[in-house]
Amino acid sequence: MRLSDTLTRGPAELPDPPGPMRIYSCGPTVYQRIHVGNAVPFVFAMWLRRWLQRTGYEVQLAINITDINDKIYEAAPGASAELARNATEWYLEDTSGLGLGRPDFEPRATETVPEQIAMIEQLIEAGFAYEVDGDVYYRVSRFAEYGRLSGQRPDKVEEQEPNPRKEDARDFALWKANKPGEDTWWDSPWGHGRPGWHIECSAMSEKHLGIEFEVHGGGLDLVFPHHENELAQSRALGHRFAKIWMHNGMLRLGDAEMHKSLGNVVTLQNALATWGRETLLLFYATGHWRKPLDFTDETLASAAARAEGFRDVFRSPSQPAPEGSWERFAAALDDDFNTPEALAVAHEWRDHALLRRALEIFGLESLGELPEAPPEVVELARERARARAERRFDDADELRRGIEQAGWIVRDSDAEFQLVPRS
RNA sequence: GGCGCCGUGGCCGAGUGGUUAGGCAGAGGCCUGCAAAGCCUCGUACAGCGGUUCGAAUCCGCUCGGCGCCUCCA
Repeated sequence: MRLSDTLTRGPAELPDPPGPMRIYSCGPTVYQRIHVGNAVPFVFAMWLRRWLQRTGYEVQLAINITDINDKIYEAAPGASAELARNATEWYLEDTSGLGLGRPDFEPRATETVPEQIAMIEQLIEAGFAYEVDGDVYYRVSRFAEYGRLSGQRPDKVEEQEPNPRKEDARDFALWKANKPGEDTWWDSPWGHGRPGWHIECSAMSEKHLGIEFEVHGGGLDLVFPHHENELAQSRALGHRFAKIWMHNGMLRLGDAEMHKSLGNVVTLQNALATWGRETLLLFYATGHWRKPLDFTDETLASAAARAEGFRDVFRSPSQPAPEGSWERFAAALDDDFNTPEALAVAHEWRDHALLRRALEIFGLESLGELPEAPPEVVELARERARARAERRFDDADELRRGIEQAGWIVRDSDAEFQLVPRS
């Protein structure tokens, strides 16, 4: 199997035969309900885990929860800890609603502060960081490879708000001294304060996966500065860190990228309630993970129709698929996890067992679990069958209307009838 | 200004040198009391202009258009 790698800007071959596969994916900052775009890296990480496990890898997946951040202070002055706790619960609820299970590790920044402090101390000792008035900054000029991941040229990176305490405008904060109004802080060798955003991820990933692991993922918008800085922190300490970097394309709402700061946001909770998890998951699989994807009524309606199409396969008799069908499906996923291609293959199948096996990868085997109509609806359908047999078609049509009012559609076949929920 | 991505039929979306992608929507047909589902048939697309090649959606160049990042953002 191979995956596109941001660092080398090309395909990276995964070890063959399969071995350990440690994956770290950047999770949300918890200060409000996550939106459908935030869910993309979660969904792809969970799918990738299933596929890798299926093909024999020993997967360990960590998705962090960033519960220390400026955003949280800003969103809940004086009650940031409470907001972070609540928003963590929302995140767990909403992502569980996707029905894909949980990652192996879900570290929180607040639970990893000692590890972060230890890492910062090591960076200072090694000359890669310096303290100024309770802040600690990373010394970018010391790290020759800075900019390699993102392709940014350090000399071209412009600072937005000049910070006179930094030696160099490119330096970034590892530790921030407590400021008035910030109601959560930790003790450190540099006084009260809290860790910077980037060090959290270096510490959390290495705590659970080790100083060297296979895959690091997240949204494309994290390449710079977040991941560039993580890489700089960890490699400065001689850690190999992630071997492959996966960055998913951004979800777009209408013609604008979905952004909390733009307010054009559909929460995951909302999308799940409106479309259901099966349609939403199928929507995510519509496009290749590296490319942008448009969240529109049209694309979601199309996904809903595809879901119904798969259900119809399970409502019809199973027919064996041609030799090599699974191999074609597997080849698509092995080639940079190409879900649109894999789904195209699966759409050709009428083989229940095979299709269910494929849908399991996406957590969509539930499409094969067809609901049974309540007895009173079945009774109406039986009456209608009798009416039809006696050629009382007006009565039959009347009964069909009754069945539809109860939320079901009746389909006739040679000997039997079939009841399908109205969607 | 710097770094990078993308432009495929009505819509979504695979496909990186030569052979049918697939889905959604649509048209016609078979089937049906009428439907639904299913099945069959139908679209000959690749932003534009050059170039390389026996041959290009696929490689190269330019142009046009859209988009992301550049220390808040998955």
